[in-house]
Amino acid sequence: MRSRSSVLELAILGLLHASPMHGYELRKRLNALLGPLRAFSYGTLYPCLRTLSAKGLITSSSTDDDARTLGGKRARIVYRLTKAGNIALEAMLGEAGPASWEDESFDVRFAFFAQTDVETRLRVLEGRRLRMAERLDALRSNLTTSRTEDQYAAELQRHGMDQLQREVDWLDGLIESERTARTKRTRRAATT
Amino acid sequence: MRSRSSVLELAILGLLHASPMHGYELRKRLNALLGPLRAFSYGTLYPCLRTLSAKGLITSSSTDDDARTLGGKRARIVYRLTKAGNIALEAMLGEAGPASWEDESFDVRFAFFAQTDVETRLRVLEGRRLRMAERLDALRSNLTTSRTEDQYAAELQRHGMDQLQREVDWLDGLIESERTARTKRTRRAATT
DNA sequence: TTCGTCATGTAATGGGTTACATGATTAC
DNA sequence: GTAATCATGTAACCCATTACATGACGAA
Repeated sequence: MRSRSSVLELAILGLLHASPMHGYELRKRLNALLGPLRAFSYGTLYPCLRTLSAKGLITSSSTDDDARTLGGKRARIVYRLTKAGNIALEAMLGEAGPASWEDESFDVRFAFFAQTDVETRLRVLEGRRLRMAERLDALRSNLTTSRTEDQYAAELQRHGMDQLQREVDWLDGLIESERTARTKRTRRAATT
Repeated sequence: MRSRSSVLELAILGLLHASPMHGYELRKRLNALLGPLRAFSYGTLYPCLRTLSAKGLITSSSTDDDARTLGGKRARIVYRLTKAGNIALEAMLGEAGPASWEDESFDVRFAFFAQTDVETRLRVLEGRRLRMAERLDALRSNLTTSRTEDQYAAELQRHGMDQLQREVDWLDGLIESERTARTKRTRRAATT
């Protein structure tokens, strides 16, 4: 019984934290949240829901009985977070993992930032910023050393660097605003 | 004997077109070309090289015999494009496939633009532009309709739209310069 | 009544990684 | 001599997709 986690589990737990839902709805929200890229299909979602159930992080209940009588549509399976699920979610949002994991889960973690504290947010943002800056440096040195004679290949890398730079700038902005929010909170606490 | 293709095959053929290479070198160039994301490991590369050999698109030859005597390093397996490989490469660079394929192979195709003609380049660029613009619209409407109460989720989408807009602008610039290049060529042909 | 969307799933496949195994060559 | 990098591979696994199968509900 290996970890089996991945981004999807985190995303599901995060969405179910807001409100209980059935699979179909879950998928729509998921794909709205993550954009057309990174869209998940049912073949991924439903099995994942079952493993989450098996882990005891969520419970499933059919609406067959109750909602049907009062004009409910059809038997749907509604999933809700358990206490264990809530704990697991909090842990996943906060914990630091290997760079690869933090990278691919960044957007999901960011989307659920509202459920975390400033310290956590800053850790995640700064970690991301660091990795993006590293990549940018790697690209830069690569570009200068290997005199790419090919115009198009060079242009591709230039554009990649541009996009990366944007990302870094964006992160810088976010980090700063989080920091000011934190100091404000600290000051308020001090004067109280 | 299904297609078995994927981006990697295209990238390998494109790199081998420039010059014959052995696997290790190939991987380095590949990862330099595509950046730290989309990096391939040996577990992917070597099997792929074998299937390409089996398809007859490349040939492998050990440097054991010849290069060794004249101070060569060690037995390396050098791959080169066959005539069939060259044809296949040209076809892959030119042909239009399903949107998903064109999307994930875009950067590789772009990197090898120098090996194609203006018409092909314009087709690829315009196709990409269209799909990116579609996504942008989807995001935009999503943002306006679903009054996202969550600040962070909204910010994430805003940033995604920003990056997409950059991409579209970039493509617009490229398309225009390709177009002017084409008309110039046409004019020159007309006046000759 | 038919068509689109809601709703839940399974089986086969695919494309890729990680970890492992091996050994030669180069630089210190 | 020993560490890093060059160089080639294999086996196990993982995440996710595609295509398929099924069926109810609402609107045209």
